[in-house]
Amino acid sequence: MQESSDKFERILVAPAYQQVAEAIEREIMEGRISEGERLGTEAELVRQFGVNRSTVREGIRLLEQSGLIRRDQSRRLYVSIPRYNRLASRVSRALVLHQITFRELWEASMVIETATAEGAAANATADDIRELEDNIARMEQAKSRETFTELDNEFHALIAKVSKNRVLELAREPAGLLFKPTLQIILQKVPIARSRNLEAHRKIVQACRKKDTKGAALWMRRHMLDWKLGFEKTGQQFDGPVELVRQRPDRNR
Amino acid sequence: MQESSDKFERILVAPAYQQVAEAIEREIMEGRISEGERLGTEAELVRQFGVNRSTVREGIRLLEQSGLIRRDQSRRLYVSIPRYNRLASRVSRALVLHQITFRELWEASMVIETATAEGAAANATADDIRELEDNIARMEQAKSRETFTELDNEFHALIAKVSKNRVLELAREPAGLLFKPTLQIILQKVPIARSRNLEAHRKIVQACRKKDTKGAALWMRRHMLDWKLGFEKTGQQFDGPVELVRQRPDRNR
DNA sequence: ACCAATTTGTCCGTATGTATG
DNA sequence: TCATACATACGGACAAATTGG
Repeated sequence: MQESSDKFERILVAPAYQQVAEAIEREIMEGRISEGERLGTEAELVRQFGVNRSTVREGIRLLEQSGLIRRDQSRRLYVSIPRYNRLASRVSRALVLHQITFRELWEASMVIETATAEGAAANATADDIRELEDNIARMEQAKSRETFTELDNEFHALIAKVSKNRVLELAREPAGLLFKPTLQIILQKVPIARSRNLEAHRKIVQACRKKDTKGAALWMRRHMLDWKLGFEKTGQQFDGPVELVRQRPDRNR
Repeated sequence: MQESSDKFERILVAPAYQQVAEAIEREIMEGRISEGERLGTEAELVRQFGVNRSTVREGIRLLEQSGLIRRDQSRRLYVSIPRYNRLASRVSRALVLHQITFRELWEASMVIETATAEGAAANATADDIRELEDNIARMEQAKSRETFTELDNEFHALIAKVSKNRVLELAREPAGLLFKPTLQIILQKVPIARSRNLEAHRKIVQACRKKDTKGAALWMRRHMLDWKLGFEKTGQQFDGPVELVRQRPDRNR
């Protein structure tokens, strides 16, 4: 029990496996081991830390999950920089678990997507434009709703990339993942949504080509409003929780 | 080697410890075990999964890291919903590793913080206002720069909470963490920054009380611009990378 | 406040499958 | 092809901490 008269805080001793994880994490964060470099073998780490194999393995698992360590197909350990999509899917998961509503999702996206569109118009290069147009071309030919929504998300991710702001890029991803399944439902119930979606994408790219930031932002806003109108036609609750989207966790690779 | 004549794809078998983690994750995500409930003991899990204890432990480490499982001080395992701050610190870490610049950080925050301020003004209750005022009161009395910046971050987190949009709330956290150390430097080199900071916070809360969304957004923008001006006076590169902020990983608790 | 049972943290040794050279 | 290195998984063991009488 904690006595109010106690003079000292209890001494916290982190389990060895945590210390192992922290030590490795420090090495990586402080740049002493860099991206792509091999981490020693397990036996090596056992030797350095002076703990048991099992303990090292538990420590490694901690980092493996957070994406700071990767295994290639030979199962060797490499240092890796956490990939955006890995983080994004965790954030999406948390959002779903916290039962956020479509309203929250939409309002946040309204702000963030508009900002990326503006940034994209300001910073797009000719190459960027080509990439965006290529995306639109593939979208026009998309057969299934699955690929269409896939490409729609890719478009928004591209816009974020073109905006050259990786903070916004990372901020929009979780929401992007959560929009996908709903867009599929919208496309199914509101057939015109497809052409309106494409139209908006085209206008946004046009604005980017002309470096028209206001136009890009304007069309992105319209695009988002369209989504909302479509959503309301599906009969789902705007203030209801976003449901779970199950996605396969990626295997070691 | 992969032969082009091969009829079958190689069968991928996930390691046992991953399967353990996935199985537990599924139980949680599908709501069959809910927040706060005890997960069985290790021995129990060993029995259910029919694998070795070390294997179970490795699986548990994966989930422990992602925050889906928590330990109380007795080290028992409980199901837990990933806390925002845990995710946020991972995202910050990724941002640092990707060497994002202050410009990216600031431009993104400009957008997100303004949106939270607007949302806060629209949705603030009397209780919310009290909480915000309490924060300002504590900031006025803050002795050290450390606590001042701590409270500054708390203010912005509060504004996000008051905006009642958890997507924005989660989106702003990583940037908030990264601003902190720089604000300390600013306060050190630009003494007036402290009073200007407080002034802006007061104005934002005033706007919230009057449900003046435009005013709240305006003052937040000024507040952010102030930060930028202060930053430039410190002589740091606006287009330089945000450096590492070491933060103690949270012990089991 | 003490004791017995439970549970976690750690360690050791070994067997097996797979990748690499 | 074969040997070697390595990750995966297993069994068993013990100390320290925690729980619940």
